Amino acid sequence: MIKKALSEIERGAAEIIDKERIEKLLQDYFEEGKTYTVKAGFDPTAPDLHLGHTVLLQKLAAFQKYGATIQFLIGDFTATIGDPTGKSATRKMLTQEEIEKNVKSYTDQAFKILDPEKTEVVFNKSWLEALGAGGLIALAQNLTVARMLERDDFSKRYASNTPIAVSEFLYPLLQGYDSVHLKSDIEIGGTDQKFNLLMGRQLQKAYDVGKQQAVLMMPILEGLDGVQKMSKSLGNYIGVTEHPNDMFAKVLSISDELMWRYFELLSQKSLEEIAALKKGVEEGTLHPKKVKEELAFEITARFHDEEAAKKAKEEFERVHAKSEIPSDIAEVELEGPIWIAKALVEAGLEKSTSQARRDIKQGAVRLNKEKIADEQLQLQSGEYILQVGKRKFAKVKVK
RNA sequence: GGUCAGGUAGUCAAGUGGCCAACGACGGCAGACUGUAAAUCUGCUCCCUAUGGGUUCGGUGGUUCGAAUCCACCCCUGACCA
Repeated sequence: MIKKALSEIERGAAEIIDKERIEKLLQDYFEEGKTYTVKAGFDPTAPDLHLGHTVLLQKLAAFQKYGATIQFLIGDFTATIGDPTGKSATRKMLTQEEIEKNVKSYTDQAFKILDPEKTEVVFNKSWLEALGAGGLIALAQNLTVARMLERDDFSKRYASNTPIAVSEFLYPLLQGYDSVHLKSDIEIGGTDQKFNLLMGRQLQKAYDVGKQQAVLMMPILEGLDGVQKMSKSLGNYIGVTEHPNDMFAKVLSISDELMWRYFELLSQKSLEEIAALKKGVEEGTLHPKKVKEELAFEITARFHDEEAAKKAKEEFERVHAKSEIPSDIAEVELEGPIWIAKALVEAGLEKSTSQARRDIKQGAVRLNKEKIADEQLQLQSGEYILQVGKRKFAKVKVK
């Protein structure tokens, strides 16, 4: 039983520090019914969750199955500093209302995966503000500059003469202090958070909390391009609130190679099942597309429901495999007669008439499924289906 | 505060008086091929009913028949020194 739980928890993890402690916690849970806490921090600046975030959330959900209470920490205080992890950019202060609004949408989305009954939403402002300058300085004494500079992003930035604000040094300390205050048993985060996560361990020791949190790091999920990490700003993400049709299509658009990564980190299938699928594809008995469809279906169904996923699948086949026109397309009314290039722009299919002309010249534009070649074409009154490339459609009513 | 180096299209980056709507790379879009993809090959990639016109190279003014390129001032960024 413990073994099964442990393997589920370990799945996909990039690194675990103090695994013995996790084992012990599970053992206490199974033998004595003792619960424990798992902390994960979230930044309230970006309210839109994507699949990258769900890797972590799913891991939290797995812990919940085995006796954990999740400390869902909203970094409302630390958000004002700016996590130095990755790129540096000065963050703007958020107002209380903005934070509350973000948190609401954040938790609404998160509870699609997490069990709210076993989740405690906590805000670090409530204790960090009370820390005060004295407390902060005492906290800062736990860390030397040399140690701080060991950290990869700092050392790189320091070496390349990229500025580092002193306040950025405080970020890991404050995040670590959160673990002191919350007396967390385990903290999980992305691999890029390693330094911050370990700080929690160190500070728990320094403050005599009586335990040191175990740390579980999840890999960073690659985006649709398969190279960079999934993020909203890079535009390579799948949002959890996206329309089922888009969600399905986006999953299907990833490369075959990346698909296995998604399976491991996002699918509920067991590792054995996934290995079997992979073997099937390698031996040629299974078509990779079929397998990818399963993945797309599973993901879409999780964030919507079976019915929606089914519809998305049918829609996809209709539009792409058979290159038919989607059932639900934008309608635009225009004054006629109208020049075709202009109509394409008005319908939102092209951004300029120049671009429209180029595409017509290349044979990318279809009118009622027929390729058009005449870029001077005028549309008389009537209803038309306009299409640019494979994906962009609009129904146009010309008056 | 001082010294130096820079600011060119979505990004990086050539271009140092006319041949510049501006090389190239990446990205993006489209075509072919496919499994919708990936990979590959090809074309396009400021705007405008267009073999033409308009607006661009941090900003403002100037020199010139002519400026991304020269001059002046200003703004911004980075490095080094303090």
